[in-house]
Amino acid sequence: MSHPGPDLEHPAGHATIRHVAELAGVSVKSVSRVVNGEAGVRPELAERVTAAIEQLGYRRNLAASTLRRRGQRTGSIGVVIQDVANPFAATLLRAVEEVAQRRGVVVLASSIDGDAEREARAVAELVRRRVDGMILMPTSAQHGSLAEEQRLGMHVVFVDRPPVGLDADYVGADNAGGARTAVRALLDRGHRRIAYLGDTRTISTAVERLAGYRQAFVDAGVETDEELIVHDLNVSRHARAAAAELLSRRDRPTALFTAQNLITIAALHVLRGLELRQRVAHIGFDDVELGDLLTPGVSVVRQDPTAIGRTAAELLFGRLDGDDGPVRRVIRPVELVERGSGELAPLAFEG
Amino acid sequence: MSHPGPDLEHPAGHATIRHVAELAGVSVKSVSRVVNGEAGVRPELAERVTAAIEQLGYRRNLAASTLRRRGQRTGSIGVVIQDVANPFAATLLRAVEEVAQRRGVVVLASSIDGDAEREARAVAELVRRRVDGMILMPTSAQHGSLAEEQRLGMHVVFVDRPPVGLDADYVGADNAGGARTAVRALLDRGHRRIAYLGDTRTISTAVERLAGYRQAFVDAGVETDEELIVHDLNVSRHARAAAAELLSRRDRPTALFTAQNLITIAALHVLRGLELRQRVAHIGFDDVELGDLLTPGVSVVRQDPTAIGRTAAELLFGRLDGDDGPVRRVIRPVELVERGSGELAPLAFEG
DNA sequence: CTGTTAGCGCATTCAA
DNA sequence: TTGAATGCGCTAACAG
Repeated sequence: MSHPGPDLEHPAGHATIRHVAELAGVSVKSVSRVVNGEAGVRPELAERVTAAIEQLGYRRNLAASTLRRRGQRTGSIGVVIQDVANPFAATLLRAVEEVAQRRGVVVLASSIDGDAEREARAVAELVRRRVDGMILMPTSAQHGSLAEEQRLGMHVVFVDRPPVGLDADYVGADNAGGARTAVRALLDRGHRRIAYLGDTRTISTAVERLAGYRQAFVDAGVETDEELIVHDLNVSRHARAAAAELLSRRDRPTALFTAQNLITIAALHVLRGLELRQRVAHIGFDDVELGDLLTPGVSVVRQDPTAIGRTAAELLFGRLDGDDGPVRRVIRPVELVERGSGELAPLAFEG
Repeated sequence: MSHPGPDLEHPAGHATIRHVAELAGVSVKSVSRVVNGEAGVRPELAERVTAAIEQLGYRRNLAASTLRRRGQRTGSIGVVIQDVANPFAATLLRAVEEVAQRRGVVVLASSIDGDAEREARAVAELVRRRVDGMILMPTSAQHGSLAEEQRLGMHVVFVDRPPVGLDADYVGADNAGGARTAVRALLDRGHRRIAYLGDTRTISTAVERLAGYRQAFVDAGVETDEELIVHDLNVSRHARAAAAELLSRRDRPTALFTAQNLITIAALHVLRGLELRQRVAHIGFDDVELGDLLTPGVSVVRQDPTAIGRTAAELLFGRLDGDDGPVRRVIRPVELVERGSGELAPLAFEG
C-alpha cells in the first residue's frame, strides 16, 4: 500500500476510486479498468474490486472522469424553452428527452418566459457546465453572441424561432403558410372582419403568422382592417382583455384568428362568456387539448411539437457525431384541422 | 513566463485559466481571483485579466471548479417525473425550476413513463453527476435502494407519491380525501352505480384514490360493485377501451369517477362519442385545460401542482441549507370543483 | 495482466 | 499583493 490517500472505512461523502482501491488492495488504475469495463483484468481481481465497490457504495464521479478524458463530452445537452408548463414546449422537450435518453445523455432544461436576460443567463450557465450542445427556443432578437460559443465548438440548434445574426441549424413550422391557410378559409366563407390576436412582435413566429394573415387578405384582394390587429398578448390576462374589447365593439369582427395556444384558450373563455362561440368564427394556431370536444369544436392550425423536438435533437446529435455539412433549416408542415369553430359563417352584429 | 502550459493563441476548444494567465502575463491564481471576485487584486492587473478573458472568450469550467472546491455543491438538482408532456408533471417541474433558478441552480429533468428500470437508470445517472439533491415522482414500489444515496449525503424529496421503505421528505395531495369527497357528492345525488377508472395499482396515488372511493361507499352504507372498478389504465387507449366497455353495458354506471387527468380526457372522448355527456355524471381527479368550457363543464378534484413543486423545492433547498429536522410529510389539500358534469342526476339506462 | 506517473482545469495552502 | 506548489477524482500514457 503505497498510497498516501485517505484511510476512512466510512468516507463522509462519496467514496472515491482510491477508497475502493485501498479496500480491494489494488491500484486505482485497476479499479478504473473494472469500472470502465476495460479488458485485461484477472477475474479474481475484478471480483475483489466489484465487492469493494459494492461495499463502499462507490459511484464514479462523472465530472472528474469527463475532465480527464481527452476531448470527452459531458453527456449533457441544454434545452432553453419559453415555459415548460406550456404544452407546446413540454411536448417538444419530451421528444428531445426521448432521443437524448436513448443515447444516455441528460437534459438540462430552463424556462425563460420571454425574458432575454434569463435566456442569456441560461445559455451562460450551460456553457459553464460544458454541455455538448444546446437546443434553443430563443426570445432575444439577436443571437450573434452565440457565434463565439459556436466557434469554440458548441453546437446549437434553434427550434420554433430561427436564429438571427447567426448561422445555425433550425427546426420550425410553416407559420406563415399555416396562418395564411387559416385566414384564407375564413375569407372563403365570406368573413371580412377577421381579427388577429398575436404574441409579441419581437417573436418571429408572431411576425410570420401575422404575415400569413396579411398575405391571405392580399391573395383575396381584400384590405385588412388595422383596427382588428392586436399584438403583444404575451400574458393571458392581456389576451382576454383584447378579445373582450374586440368582441364588444359595435362592428365587432365576425371571426378571430388567435396566433398561439394560450391566446386561443383566452379567446375561448371570452367567447364563451359573451355567448358568442356559435356566432363568431375562430381558428387558433397550435392545437389545444379537448378542443375537439367543445361545441363547436375548436378549429386549429396544428403543428407537431414532437416532430420538431425529435428532429432538432437528431440534428444536434448528428452534429455531435461529426456531421459538419451546411447549416440546415427544417420547416415542418402544419395542418388546418376543421372542427367547427372555423367553419361558422359570418353573422351581422345583431347587438 | 515560466508556465509549461499551452501556447495557443486560438485554443481549439475552450480557453482555460492558463491561456488567460499567459495572455495577461499573470499567474493562474490571479486569474482565479479575478474570476471569483476575490479581494486583493491590483486594479491594473485585474483589468489585464479581464481583457484577456474577453479576448479569449474564457468561461470557467464549472465541473473543474466544483471538483477542486472543498465539499462544493454542483449547483444542480435532478427531477425525475413520469412524463413532462403531462400538464400535471410539467406544471410541477416549472415550479421547481422557478425556485431553483432563483438560487442559480440548474435542473436535470428525466421522464420515466412509469418504467421502474428507467427510474433506476435516471437516479443512477443523477448520482454519477453528483446533483446536490433530487425530487422524485417515483414509479417503483420500493425505494430502499435510495437509502444508500441518502447516507452518502444525497437529499431526496418525493412528490406526488410517498417513499416506501425509506425515510424521506414527501409532498403530495390528499388523494383519498379528494376521491372520497367526489364520490360522496355523487352518492349524495343518488348515484349508486359509480364506476372507478384508475391507474396502475402499484402507484400509491391510484391506491389512495381508490381507497377514498371505497370509503365514500362505506360512509354512505352502500355496497360497492366490483364490476365497476377498473384498474391499470396507464395508457390512453386502455382508458378509452375500458370506458367504452363500461358504458355499453346494459346496466351501465350512472356516474364515472376517473382517477387521473389522462383517464379523464379519455373518458370525455368516449362519453362524447356515445352522446352520454349529458346523461352520465362524471368527476375526474386533476384539473383539465378547457374543462370549464365543455358542456356540461367537467367537474374535477383539483390539486395544485405548482404548490406541490414549489413546496418540494423549498423543502429540498432547506435540507441543502442544513435543515436536518425530522422527515416531513406535506399533504396539500384538494378541492372539488363543480362545473356540471358531476352534478348530473342518475339516469336509468334507457336502452 | 498490473501499477506508476502525469495531468485534465481549477481552487487551496502557503510562501514570497 | 502575487505566485508556486499541491491535489480534487479520475483516466491516458507509459512503464513493468
